[in-house]
Amino acid sequence: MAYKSGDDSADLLGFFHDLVRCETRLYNALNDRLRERHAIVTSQFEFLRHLRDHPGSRVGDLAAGFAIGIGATSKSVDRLERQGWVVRQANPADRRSSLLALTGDGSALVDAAEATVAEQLTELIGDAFGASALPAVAQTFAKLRSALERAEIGTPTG
Amino acid sequence: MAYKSGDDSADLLGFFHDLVRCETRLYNALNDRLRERHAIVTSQFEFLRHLRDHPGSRVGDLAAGFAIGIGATSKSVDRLERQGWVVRQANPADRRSSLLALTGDGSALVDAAEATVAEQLTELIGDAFGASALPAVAQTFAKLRSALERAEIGTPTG
DNA sequence: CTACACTATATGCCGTGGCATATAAATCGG
DNA sequence: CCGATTTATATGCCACGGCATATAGTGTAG
Repeated sequence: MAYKSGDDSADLLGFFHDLVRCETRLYNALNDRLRERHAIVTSQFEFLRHLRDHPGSRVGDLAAGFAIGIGATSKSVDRLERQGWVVRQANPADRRSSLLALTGDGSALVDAAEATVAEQLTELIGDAFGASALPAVAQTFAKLRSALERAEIGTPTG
Repeated sequence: MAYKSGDDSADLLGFFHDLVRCETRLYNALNDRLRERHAIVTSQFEFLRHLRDHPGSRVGDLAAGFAIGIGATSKSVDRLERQGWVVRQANPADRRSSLLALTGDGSALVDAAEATVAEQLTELIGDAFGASALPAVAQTFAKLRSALERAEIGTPTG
């Protein structure tokens, strides 16, 4: 394994701390604005976006994609369905599961919310991540995400 | 404001998504190992570490540092105190608040847990973040964190 | 010194996620 | 086709955070 000399582990501790703090504040800020403008929270936006971009996903697909439990995902889908943004459609290939789809309202909502999120992320991190830094940082995280998913690291029990 | 041309906002959406997914999986994985080895979770480790490194912090200092609500922080400190890792000491300068301190047990725990976290972070992100990439990425997040804190972005109500 | 605003924290209610379990459906062995 | 196993999801209980409110203590104007 690479990079175990020196105080790299101290660097990692500090980096992880900064990472979590940034994520917390960004997520909180997005929650506030999404709630105020669209009456949803960020996790709901993420679900709706996933369903728009991956039509026919099942509950388990969402859970795997977001690394959260299936139970929690099922309940979250219940709430989206109760709001009329998502429907569970019968799955002809497997009656244990349903195929999830956006309603018209859900579709409109996710597009509007996406504009809000894009706008705010630009405000919040556009300046700290220069045009030069973003591609490199983004690529690093894309790579890390792939590695974590491939190894199923941090996948909840159920 | 910089960087609003092209599809940078799409990049930001994708980057944010990768960021949140990485944070989720790393946090879950740390939770699992900390629970198994030290009977704590990551948020507790973070509190204990903060108290070790900033002795005499008050509940509000913790809340501000972690961008979570004061009520939640107070309850979390209750739990740490119930476990015998933290004590609330009378604050001679202001009797509304207490000065928080680690007990001997808490001190030993945080040191042991820190070794576990450092070890696992090295395993999990040491390879995806090359020795060359880590400093740049870490610095970018440190800068972003400072900016978010300075502007009090994503600070919960209370 | 007192009334009033302000601050720091604690507490209560609610929403949400984790995890264990329940249930239904698919799959597999024979 | 039948029972056993596995899979996909739903449900129940618990822990925890957000937010509103309550409470205690501080500061300040007069």
